[in-house]
Amino acid sequence: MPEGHTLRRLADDLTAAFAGSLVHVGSPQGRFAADAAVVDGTRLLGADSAGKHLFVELEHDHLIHVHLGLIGGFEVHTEVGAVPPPVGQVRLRIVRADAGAYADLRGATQCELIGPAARDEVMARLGPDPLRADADPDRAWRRIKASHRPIGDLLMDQAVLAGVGNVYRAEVLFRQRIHPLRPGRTLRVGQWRALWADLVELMHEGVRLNRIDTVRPEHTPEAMGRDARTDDHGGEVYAYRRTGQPCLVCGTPIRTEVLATRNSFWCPRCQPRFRSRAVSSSQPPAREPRT
DNA sequence: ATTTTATGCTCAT
DNA sequence: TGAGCCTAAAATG
Repeated sequence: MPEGHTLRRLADDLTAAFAGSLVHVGSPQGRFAADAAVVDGTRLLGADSAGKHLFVELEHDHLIHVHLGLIGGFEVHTEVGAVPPPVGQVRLRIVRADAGAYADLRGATQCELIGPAARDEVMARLGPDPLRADADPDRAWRRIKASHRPIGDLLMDQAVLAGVGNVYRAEVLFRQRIHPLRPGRTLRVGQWRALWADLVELMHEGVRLNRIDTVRPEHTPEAMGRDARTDDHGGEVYAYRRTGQPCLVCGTPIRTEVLATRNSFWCPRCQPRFRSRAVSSSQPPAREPRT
């Protein structure tokens, strides 16, 4: 589930459900039990996210720092009549004192009670987050334009840019027609500005829809008369996990290679590795995608 | 019933 | 580069 949009959405949902309320905090599974007891029965003030980190703020300078890792999930339930018994491994459960809302955390790689100083340290290690209004994209650009590392690697480095994961990496590079293996230093500033602007837009849309959807109107299943995607992540995408399937723009099979320890996906025709000698820099001629 | 996989990251070698 | 960590669901036998 988790790229930056998931955590921002969670911060918003937790704030809406619990901010200002007294809460019961527990750890049905037990692994967070001691820390949970410290803040149990206190007031929850709100939640905030930075990159893929989530901070639940409580009274007395207590913060619960959560990182979902690859497989973690945090479900927020509101307007419930009664709070059901926990299912599976619930590391952290927050229940509003009036029992009108509860949230269950499972599978997280990190769930710890910290103070404001530790929160500031976590945030100081992060690059600019496209979802935060206070982000400074130039900080990321200074590193990218000086780096020999592939842009597909740099985009996933949370110290360069915070919140982008494997799906947004594949999708924003497809949309901006940039090959993932191109060294950062070969990008032009205009390409970087377009990448950043697109991430800001895509990730805000991700928060709104609570999923990653990146295809433009002309490439939706309805517009193209193709089947909608049915796998677990749900959203419509151009490249992510579409290895061997025809590119939605030109029909060329999508390619995969491991980059920054993760599968990277791209269209070899729409995202040429080297600048073509051909005069035309426009979109490749649209062909009928194979069926 | 067992293995594999997943939108992530850290540490050791 | 590889192992480990967290959990659940999908894929495989």
